[in-house]
Amino acid sequence: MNIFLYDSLSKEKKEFVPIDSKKIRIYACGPTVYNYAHIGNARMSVVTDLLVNILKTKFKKVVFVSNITDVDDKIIEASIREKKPIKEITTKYHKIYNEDMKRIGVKKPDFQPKATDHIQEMIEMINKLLENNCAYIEDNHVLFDVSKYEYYGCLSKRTKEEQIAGNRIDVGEYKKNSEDFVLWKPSKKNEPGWKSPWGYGRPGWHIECSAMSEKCLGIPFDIHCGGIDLTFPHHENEIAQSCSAFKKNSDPQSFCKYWFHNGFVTVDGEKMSKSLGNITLINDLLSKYSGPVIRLSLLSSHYRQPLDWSTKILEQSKKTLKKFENFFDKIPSEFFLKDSNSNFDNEFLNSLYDDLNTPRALASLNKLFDKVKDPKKDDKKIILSLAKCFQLLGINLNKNKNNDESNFVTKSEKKIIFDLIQEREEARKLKDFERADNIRDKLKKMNINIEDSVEGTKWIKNE
RNA sequence: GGUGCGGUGGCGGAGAGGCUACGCACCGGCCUGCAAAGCCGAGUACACCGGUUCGAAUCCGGUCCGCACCUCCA
Repeated sequence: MNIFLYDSLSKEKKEFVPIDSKKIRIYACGPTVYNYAHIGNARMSVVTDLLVNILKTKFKKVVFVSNITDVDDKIIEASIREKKPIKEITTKYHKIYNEDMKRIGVKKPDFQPKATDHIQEMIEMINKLLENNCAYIEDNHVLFDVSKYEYYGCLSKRTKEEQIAGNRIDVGEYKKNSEDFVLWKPSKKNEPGWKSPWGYGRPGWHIECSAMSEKCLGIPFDIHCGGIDLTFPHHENEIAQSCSAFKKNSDPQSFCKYWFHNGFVTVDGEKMSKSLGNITLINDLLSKYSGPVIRLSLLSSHYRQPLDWSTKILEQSKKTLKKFENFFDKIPSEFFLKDSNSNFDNEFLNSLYDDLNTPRALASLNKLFDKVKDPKKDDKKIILSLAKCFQLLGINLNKNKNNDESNFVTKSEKKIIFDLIQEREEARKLKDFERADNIRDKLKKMNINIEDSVEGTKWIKNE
């Protein structure tokens, strides 16, 4: 089985052929750390995390790099707004980002370079671009001269004429062409800045990814990931910079081989935006839903499709996951310790190898579950395989042995619940069902649902 | 205006010329003191109009509708 990926540069699904099968190299544009991560950031992280997992089933070594943008106009704004130093803002949100991602099962990248740690590399790259006559200095800015790169527009499939026609922003007076973009710009005294051959200033947005991907991975590397909205201008400009710095007019493949873009998350069919006030933060979501539920929701549609986020999706994922969790809860943990050399289900893996078709992969797991749910059958192999498949998706099913929901309840509440359940047990023994049902109603009013099972009465707090 | 993606059953969501996708919800049954859970089973679909074909949700032409990017954005 080979892995196929949709490459947004060539606009076709292609077999993934690594540059060096001993070491796969992936880069993803990470977050700008000036606020809590939202569900769109999470989709990118979850999808690339899954891509890495999938590649690891086939290749021994996969190096994944995802940057942190910690110098940016938005951060400066946040610093003024929150009246806190820049460093404090970026450190805070960087930390929160990693914590939130961890909770939805995203592993930390092998390298998580920060832009501010790579200013020197950026300056060097800008120097090379100036040497190659692909950039110019104007009014204390260094700008990339788009007309010097013949492949410009190859990713977003735009001709220069189209861009000019569609250009809605005012052309900066210092620009030769409206589509030229900033590599280095001057900083005011109160803004973050670094010494450079072009004066005190800071980098433009795009240069950091070109500098850090080359530094951490070397070029060309295998896969470049990011949200679909980054294709233009960010990724287009990355290609232009990297392919002009290395050698003038290098083709896009000399930077990276495959471009992997995930679709947008919308809310009620509309894009999340500050003006609409519909930004859903992971941090808020995590107080209501578990990490695996959020993760499963994000994987319930194909990564390239737009995903319309809603409580319905979360509720559905919650139920789906519960079905599997209930099943695995009944299996003693020793069961998993003995036979750890289980295999992936073929249909499951094939679906994921086919451009990360998670809905089809999930369907195959349901089929697998049908085979295994009859407790009379001894399908140890399939059960182990099922657990392993979920693990590949980043969802752990066989570890939550203790009542997860109890975390949402205080100790004194637990005591009350416990006592009421005891009381109800006694009533049931005496066949006083009216009293038993009254107690159940009472618990329900406390938002506690109970279930009578062979092992006794279980309770769950509703969110 | 340019570029790209899409419209599938009540909802979510794959598939891509003939074969049940799948899940959630709903309905019927089993189980249960009753619930819940679990199990078994049934139903409902491919935006519209033409065309190609023995056969189209899938291919071709057209129409309508939605979304995104072209400005910071995952």
